[in-house]
Amino acid sequence: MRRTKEDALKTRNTILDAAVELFAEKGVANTSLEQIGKKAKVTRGAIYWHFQNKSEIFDALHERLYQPLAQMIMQDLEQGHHNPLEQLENMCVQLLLDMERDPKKRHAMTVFTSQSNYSGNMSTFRDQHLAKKAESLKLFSKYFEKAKDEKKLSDVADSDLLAQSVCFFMKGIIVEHLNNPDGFDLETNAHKIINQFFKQFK
Amino acid sequence: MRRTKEDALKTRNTILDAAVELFAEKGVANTSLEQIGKKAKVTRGAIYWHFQNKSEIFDALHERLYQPLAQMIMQDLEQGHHNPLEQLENMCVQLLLDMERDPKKRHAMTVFTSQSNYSGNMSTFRDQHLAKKAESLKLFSKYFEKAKDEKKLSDVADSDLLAQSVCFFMKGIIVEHLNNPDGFDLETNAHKIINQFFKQFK
DNA sequence: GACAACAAACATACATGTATGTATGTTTAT
DNA sequence: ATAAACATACATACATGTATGTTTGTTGTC
Repeated sequence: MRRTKEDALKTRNTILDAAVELFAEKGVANTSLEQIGKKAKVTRGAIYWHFQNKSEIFDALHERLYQPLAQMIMQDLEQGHHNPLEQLENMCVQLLLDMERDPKKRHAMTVFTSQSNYSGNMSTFRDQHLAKKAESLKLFSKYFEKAKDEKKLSDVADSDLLAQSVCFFMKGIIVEHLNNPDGFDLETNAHKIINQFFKQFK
Repeated sequence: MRRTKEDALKTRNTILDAAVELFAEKGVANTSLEQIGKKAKVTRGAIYWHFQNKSEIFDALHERLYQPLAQMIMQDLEQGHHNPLEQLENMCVQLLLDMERDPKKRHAMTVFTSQSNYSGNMSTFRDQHLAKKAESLKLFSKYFEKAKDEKKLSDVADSDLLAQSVCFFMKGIIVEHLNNPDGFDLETNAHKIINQFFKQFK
């Protein structure tokens, strides 16, 4: 049964792909390893070879989601822009559309924005994942700091509160959209609603 | 073991109180009826007397949360206000502070804003609960319609998009706060951040 | 008012299915 | 020959739903 390292990695990713879909659909607690195995066309034995338990699958999926996301924002920040608030506005639209267009991202976002998935054995990851999110919040603050530097925002504005505000809004859109995709079409409305939101900073 | 109707109702509410706390803490799927019974100081037999199954507890808790909430908004709408947008702003602050100050509401909100609780046997309630939320959204639109009537908002503004915007923001605040109460203090910041958000409509 | 019957409101016992983790077996790349 | 990468078998715990037992408020009858 020994496979090449390449094939083993494929199996590992197939398991993760199956898991994220089932986790999004059924919740982590209501998804059994048997179900994941069936969807991935492997047995539980194979899952246990690759992952210690469901928790480790959960954490691997989180890593897969947030690593590229944080990187994307950091790279954006490294590029100069004559108006950092417009830059942030565009980034927000981009984040929404990326998620909308990539089912894996969408499923992962569904899993990790759902508080009750952080229960039972998953609760050990709560603080760790929160800390990663706090890092993203700091990245958003940087856009506001840069806007102050370029005189596009008043010096007395509270960058942290504004960054927090952006996070809340983004979170609200994402959570609501994922809960009810038919209720609000992101492809057609993302730009409009983000643009409306950013009016408060002008 | 027969009790007075009054006492039986007390038992029923004690069960619901215990359930909402455990659901918020552990998620619905990870909370057993045994745990609820222990917390309520009754046995599973008593729970089964009052409720058919966990689903029925779930739905009863939802009713307990949303009924008074919808009523509160409707009553606010019935009161005239010289500026309906300010009225809505105040309502948003009020909703946040009410939730912050009432642990039962907070727990219930935690349960019902967490998508993955709508899995397994609870998934049958998804559409029904979504429909109730859509009603709230319509109530928010009414504030914007009234603002147009009173010339406090441009006639060409899209009331539904703006109402949606408010819902997203409120949802984002609630979800984020419930996930991480230490990350953002609602008592001190609710008014500030809602006020900042409403600047976009002025 | 006393008492018996009934059933509501519980508590306890029983039966069953499911999910997990671990042990063991099999295949095959190196 | 060895061990990685699986598949299968075994052992156990837990949660649910149902059946049955117990307590006691209410009502009707005398």
